[in-house]
Amino acid sequence: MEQYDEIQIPVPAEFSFHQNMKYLMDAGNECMYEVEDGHIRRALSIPGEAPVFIDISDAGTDGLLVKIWGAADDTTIQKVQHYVTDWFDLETDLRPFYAMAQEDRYLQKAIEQFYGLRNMGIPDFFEAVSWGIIGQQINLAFAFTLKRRFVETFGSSIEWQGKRYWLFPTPETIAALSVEELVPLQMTQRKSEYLIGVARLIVEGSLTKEALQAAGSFKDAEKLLTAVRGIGPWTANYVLMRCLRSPNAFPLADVGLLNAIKYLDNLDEKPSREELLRLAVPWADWESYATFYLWRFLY
DNA sequence: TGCCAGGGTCTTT
DNA sequence: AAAGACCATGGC
Repeated sequence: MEQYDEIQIPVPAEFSFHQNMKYLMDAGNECMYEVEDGHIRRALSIPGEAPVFIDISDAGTDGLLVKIWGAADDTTIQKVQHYVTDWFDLETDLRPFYAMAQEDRYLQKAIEQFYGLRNMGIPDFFEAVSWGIIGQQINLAFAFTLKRRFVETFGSSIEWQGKRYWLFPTPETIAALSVEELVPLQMTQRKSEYLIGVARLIVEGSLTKEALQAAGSFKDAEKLLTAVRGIGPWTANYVLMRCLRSPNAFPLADVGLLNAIKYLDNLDEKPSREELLRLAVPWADWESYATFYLWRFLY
C-alpha cells in the first residue's frame, strides 16, 4: 500500500481548514473517520469497486491535499474528488449568508467565531438517514455509541498502517436483518424497525437520493421523506440539510438549535416553535447554514 | 438521581 | 389540526 495518488482540490475564499477539522474533531466518538495532527483519514466506499483510503490535509492557498490509496483508475480519483467536494460543501457561495448573518443578532457572533466553517455533510444517503434515525430522542454521546456498534457489527472495514477504518453498513445488509439482531445493540424496538424499513425501501429503489434531487420543490422532497415510517419532520430536514444540501432545510424541533438560542438569549426556557420561526425570518433560504453554525456554540 | 436527550407514531379529541 | 400517551435507554 505504498503507492498512492494525489490531488489538490481548490477551496473558496470563505473556507477555513481549521474550522472544518475542528468540527470533525468535536464529534466525540465518531467511527467513520479519524482526525490526527492536521490529517483527516477515512475509508471510502466506491460503488462497484474496492474501497479506497484517503488522507486529507491543508494545502493552504492550493486548497485541500488529498492522498488516495487503492484507486483503480482516474474515474475512481474523480469520484473521490467529487465526494470530498460534497463532504466539505465546497461549491456553496457563502457570501450571501455572511452578508445576511452580519446583521443578525444570533448569527453575528457565530460567523465571527467560526468563519470559514462549511456545512460538513453526509454524502451517503443511507448513512445520512440512518444517522438521523439513530440520533432521535437520545443524547449525542449515546448516539455516537449506537452508531459505532451499528457500524462495527454490520459494516466492513479496511486496514491501513495497522489501523482499522470502517465503511458504513450497506442497505442490503441491514435490509436482510431482523429486529432481534439490532435490539442487542441497545437500539430500541422502534429504531430497529425504522432502520430495517428504510434499508428495504432503499434496496427496492423506492427511496433514493436521486428521487429527492428530482423532486419539484423542497416541500415535495420533505413529503417524500416524511411518508416513510420512522422519518418525521426533524429527520427529514436533517437529511435534506446534511445530504441533499437544501439551503432552506430547517430542523425546527432540534433540541440543539433550541438550546443554542436559549444560550444566546440567556433564556430560562427553550424558545417555542413560534418564537423560533419569528427570529429565523431573516435566515430565509439559509436556515440550513444558520442551524449548522449555531450548533457549534454547544460544543 | 431524576431529568433530559440532534423525535416519531399512534390514538384520541 | 392539535394534544396526549407511549416508546424506552444512557449520559450527566
